[in-house]
Amino acid sequence: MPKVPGHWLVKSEPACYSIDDLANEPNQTTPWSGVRNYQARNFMRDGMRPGDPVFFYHSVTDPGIAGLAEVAGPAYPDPTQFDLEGEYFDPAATTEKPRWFLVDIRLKRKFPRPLPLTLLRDIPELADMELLRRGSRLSVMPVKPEHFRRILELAGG
DNA sequence: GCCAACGTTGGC
DNA sequence: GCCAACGTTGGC
Repeated sequence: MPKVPGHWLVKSEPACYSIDDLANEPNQTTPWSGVRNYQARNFMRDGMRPGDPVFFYHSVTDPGIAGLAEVAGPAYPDPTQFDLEGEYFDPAATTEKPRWFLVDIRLKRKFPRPLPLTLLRDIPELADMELLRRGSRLSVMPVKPEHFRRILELAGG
């Protein structure tokens, strides 16, 4: 269990769910539901702690970091795994033994201008970021504190 | 649209 | 346990 706050990044296709969608939620908070990857699940369930800072990344369309958010509460079972009608239903999951977990994500601030992926790739100090790794597909991933700080600088504050 | 990288599934 | 096939992600 980490003593220092973890630093994180979550990905979303803006056409599916954008940072503006988050800004329009009540309390600017939403359950990060529908993640169906074990590594990403483990980061949410075992790594994320309330108050941890999180970058909000837009993939596919104008890929880049769109803003800053935070973990709004402890992990709990993703309710969409139990929804028969929903696209995230998992027949193998039970309420006694849930398979998928999530955390709530709360917006802190949208960047005045998003930091494009192409710009991030040009920063030497960020060269070994997981996000920039070729073939990186995780939708929830840790960010090294020094990388996190550098990106905040680039974002302007 | 293309393609590389990755995760999952299923046959053996 | 191995590995080929397949579906998905995501940059370009």
